[in-house]
Amino acid sequence: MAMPPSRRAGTSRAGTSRAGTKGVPRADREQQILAAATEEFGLRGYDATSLAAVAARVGVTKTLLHQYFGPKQDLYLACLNAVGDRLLAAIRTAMADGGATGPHTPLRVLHSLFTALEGQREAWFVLYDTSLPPDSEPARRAAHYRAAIDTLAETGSLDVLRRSGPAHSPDADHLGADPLDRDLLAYAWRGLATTLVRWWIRHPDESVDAMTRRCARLFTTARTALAPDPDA
Amino acid sequence: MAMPPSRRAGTSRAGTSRAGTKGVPRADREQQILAAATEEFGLRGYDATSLAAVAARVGVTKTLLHQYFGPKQDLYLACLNAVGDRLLAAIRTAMADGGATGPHTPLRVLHSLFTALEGQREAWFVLYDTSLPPDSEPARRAAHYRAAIDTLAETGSLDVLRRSGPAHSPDADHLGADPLDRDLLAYAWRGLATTLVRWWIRHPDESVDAMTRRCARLFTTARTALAPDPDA
DNA sequence: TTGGTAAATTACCGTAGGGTAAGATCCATG
DNA sequence: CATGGATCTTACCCTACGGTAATTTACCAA
Repeated sequence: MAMPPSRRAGTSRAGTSRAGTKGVPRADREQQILAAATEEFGLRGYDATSLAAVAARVGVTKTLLHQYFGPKQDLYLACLNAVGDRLLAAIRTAMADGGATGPHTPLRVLHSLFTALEGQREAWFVLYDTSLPPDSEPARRAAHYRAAIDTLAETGSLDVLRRSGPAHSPDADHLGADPLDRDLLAYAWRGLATTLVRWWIRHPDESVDAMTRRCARLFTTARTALAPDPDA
Repeated sequence: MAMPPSRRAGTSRAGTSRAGTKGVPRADREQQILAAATEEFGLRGYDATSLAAVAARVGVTKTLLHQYFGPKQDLYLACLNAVGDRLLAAIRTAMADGGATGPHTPLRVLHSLFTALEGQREAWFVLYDTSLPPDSEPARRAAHYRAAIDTLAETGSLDVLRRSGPAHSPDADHLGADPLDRDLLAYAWRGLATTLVRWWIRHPDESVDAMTRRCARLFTTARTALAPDPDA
């Protein structure tokens, strides 16, 4: 262990790196650390993640994390912001991306989500950490991202409903007459995405496209399975 | 705080309680502790839950938890077993309960699940804690319960498919030709239940029956929303 | 060589939190 | 009133982990 500080400047040689003085350029290390921390946070949750574990994964010492990112909360915030912005952007563009081109919106969103998560699938769960210290900035910021995604999910739900709804049964019993019903629909849709990502994590060999196709089949299957009450 | 050991023997007076010597009879205390611990574990996760917090909630000291339940892992196991058995039983009876009576199976299962969780809705998440120490007995036991539920979900999925499937499109492209497709379907169904419980937690005033009806509406809505690709 | 600077480590501190040992406190009963 | 058995606490230990200061290692440039 603790191999002597290797001489070579590492594998990356990022373009903007101001040439190497010694070890791995700071920008590269920061990326490595962010990646490792994101995985750990997403996998075990904030509280159960130890900085030593993250550091070991990168092959450095706990101290370096502090020097680059400050205290644990700040490291988490760095992960959270990176992940949150990336995912929000992915979803936004997928939803805004011409309502008529290609497959219908839900699948487009899923595909975009999977693409944004490829290579770091646990990242999604950084947003849904339940072990964040209550009333802390991390908790607030995570809630912010969740709310943003929820908003998107809600407009998306309404959109889909509006497009396929009117041609159906006339009773106003369903179709989001109750605002809580609409809230639940959006919530369930977002929860479904979460579930799909979790399944994807457990099947690492599944490619983005294969996963998307599988989801398409799932939708088809689910529609037939949700046939109305055969009795009563 | 730390009010002097109250004289009265508490509210419950359980039948098997061998009369009170002083404070709250042990059986009662154990129930209180289990309830509090279950809530905390479900809410914050295993690692982020502190025994002091659980103890404070009950109004006793950390030490008492240890005397009654042993180390933290054992307390968690006690919660897990209680919750797991209760939920498994609820789901099993709901599924076995005459396939033809009342609403179709998924709703019956949900209703039964909500009933079993009423008064302690966070309990569900005790089974899905991601912060359990890997390769520990808690992790194994939780995995065991999850697997049992997954099995039920899978047979349930197949059941629903078999009942509503054959009357549909002839291509074998969907309908679980691929075993992974079936796995995903069961997984998604279980994930949906999780999502619904989470939403329920965030709307504490919703009664079991109201929640079940809301889910029924959700199913209807979802079916129309899942209309096949309008283009391509 | 010497100095400067970036990269990283060793050594250390403080505390939160799991866990234990040894009493308290109260009631019942002979 | 002493003995005994429940219930519950005070006081304490120890380790894991977050966090900091001081120091080392390597390269480059004058």
